[in-house]
Amino acid sequence: MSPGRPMEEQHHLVQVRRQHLEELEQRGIDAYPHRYARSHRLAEVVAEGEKLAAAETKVMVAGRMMSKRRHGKTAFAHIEDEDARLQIYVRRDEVGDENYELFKLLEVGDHVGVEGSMMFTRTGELTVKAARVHLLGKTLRPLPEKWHGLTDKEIRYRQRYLDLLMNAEVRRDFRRRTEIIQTIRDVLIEDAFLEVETPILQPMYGGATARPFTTVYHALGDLKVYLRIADELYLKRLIVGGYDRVFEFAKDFRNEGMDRTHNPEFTMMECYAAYWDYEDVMGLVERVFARLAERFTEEGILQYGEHRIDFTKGFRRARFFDLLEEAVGQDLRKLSRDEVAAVARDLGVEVDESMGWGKLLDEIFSEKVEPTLIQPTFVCDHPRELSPLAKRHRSDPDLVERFEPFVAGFEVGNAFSELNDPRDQRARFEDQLRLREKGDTEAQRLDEDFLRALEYGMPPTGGLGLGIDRIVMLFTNRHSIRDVLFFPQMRPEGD
RNA sequence: GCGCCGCUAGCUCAAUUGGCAGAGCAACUGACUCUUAAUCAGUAGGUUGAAGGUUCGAUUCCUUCGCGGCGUACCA
Repeated sequence: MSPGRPMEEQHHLVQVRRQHLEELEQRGIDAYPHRYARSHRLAEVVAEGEKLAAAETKVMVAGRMMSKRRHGKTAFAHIEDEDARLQIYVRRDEVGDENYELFKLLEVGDHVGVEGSMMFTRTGELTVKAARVHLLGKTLRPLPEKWHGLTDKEIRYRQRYLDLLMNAEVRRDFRRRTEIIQTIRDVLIEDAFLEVETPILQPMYGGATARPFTTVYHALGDLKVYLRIADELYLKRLIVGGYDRVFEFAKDFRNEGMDRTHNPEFTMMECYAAYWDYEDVMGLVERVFARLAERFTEEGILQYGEHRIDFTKGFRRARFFDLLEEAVGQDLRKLSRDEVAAVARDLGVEVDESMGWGKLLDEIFSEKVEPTLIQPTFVCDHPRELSPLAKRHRSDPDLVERFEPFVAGFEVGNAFSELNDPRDQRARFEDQLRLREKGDTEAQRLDEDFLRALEYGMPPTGGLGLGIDRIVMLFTNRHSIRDVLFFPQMRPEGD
C-alpha cells in the first residue's frame, strides 16, 4: 500500500520521474500545457484505419502512454484514451534529434500528443508514424505492471482513478451505469413523468424502514436533521400539489451494515403517477426492463453469474402468500402470530420475541422464497403490517396492493397502490409508533406535515422505487455493489 | 457485530521444519531504425501491515491492534 506521503520522502521511482521533469523543463518544455488541438479520438482513428492509412492522413491524437519499446534510434509505444488504444512509431530521423531526446524522457503513464501520419506496420497494426511528439501532462508516480495490471481490491476501491486508468473494462462498466440510468430516464420521460429534486437534508425522515444518518444545522440552533432514507413522502406531496407524474434519481442514506448488496449511500429511482394503481406500475416496470434488456442483453437473455435470466416474457406474477405456501407446504394466512413463529422455528429461521406476525412472515419469505426468485417475478399482495404506506387491497383488507420485482434472487424494487386515505395513513403511523415503543428502532415516524398534505387530498396514485445499484449489477454481471459505485464506502486508511 | 482467510520491492507473486528475503514486470546504465509481455548485458530497489512476546535466530510460532476480502448477522 502506498498512501500519499509528502513528496520529499518519496520513493526513488518518483524521484527519477521528478528528475526527468526537471530535465524537460531545463530544455524549455512545458510539462503541463493548457490544451492540445486533437484531430481525432483514438476510436475514430481506429474505425477509419484503412482509409486513413491508405491516404497517409495527417492526424493529431492524444492519450496516456501505456507501453514503450525503445530500440536505439527508433521506438514504439501505445497510447490509450477512454475507449481505444493506438500504437505510435517514433523514428529519430522523422522527428528530429531534439524531439527524439524529449521522447526518451517520457515514460509510461505520461499524457502525450502525437502529430503524424497513419500507416500499417509490417505486422499489420494500425500505427501513427510520428512527425512530432508532445508532452501533455507528466506523471510522477509509476503505474502498476502492464501484464498483470492492478488487481488488489483495496487499492482498486480506494484509488478508483488508478483502477479506471488501468482497467478498460471497469471504465466500460461505469459508462454502462450511466447508460442504464439514462435508459430508465428515457422510458419515464416518454411516459410524461417530470424529473424533480427534493430535499436530502430532512427535519423528519420517512418513506422506508431504516436507521438514518443524523447531523446538526447550526443556523437553526443546532437543529437535528437527517439525511433522507427515501424521498417517497416528498414526491407524494408533489402529487398532492397537482403534478401528474414525477420521478427522482435519489441518493439515499441508511445507517446500516455494508455487504455485497448494501452500501450506506445508494441510488434509488422513485416515481409516482396520479390515477394509477399498482397494476399500472407493473406495466411501467416491464417497459423499463424490456428496454434495458433490449439495450444491454443478447436477445433478451441476461447471463448473470451462473443464471440465464429471460426477459422476453415479462415478469411472472405471484402472490406473497402463494409463494410462501409453495415453499413451506402450508397456508400461513390463517395462523396466529405464535403459530407462525413455531413454523419459522421448525424451518430453522431465527425468531425473536419482538417480531410481529408480518415480520415473521417476512423472515420466512426472505429465507425460503427470495433465493428461488431467479427469473423476473413480481411478488404481489403483502400483509398489511409490513407496508405502512401502501393502500389496502381492494378485495382483502389484511393485504395491501404492493409488489416487489425480483431478478436473480434479489429485490430490485418496491411498488404500491399508494395509501391516500389520511385516516388510514394516520392509523398505520400510529401502529408504527407502537412498534417503536416496543423497541423497533426502524419503525417509521409519524410525519404530521405529510398527513396534513394527504388531508388536502391525494388522487389515487401508483408509486415505485427501483434499486439502481442492483440493476446496474445485473446488467454488468457484477456481484458486489462496490463494483458499480465509483467510490464505495471504506474505512479510512491507517498511517 | 461474529467467523474464516489475507497483508512480502512501484505492480503481480515466491520463500522447505523457525536458519543469509527471491523472481518477473516496472525503474536505472549500455547495445539495438518495424517492435508489440521487444531482446541482450549490467545496476539498484525491502522497517516482510503495526506493536509486543517466545527463541541463539521469526516472513514463518503466539498475543494485541489496523486495513482488506469472503461468509454470516443486521438491513427491504
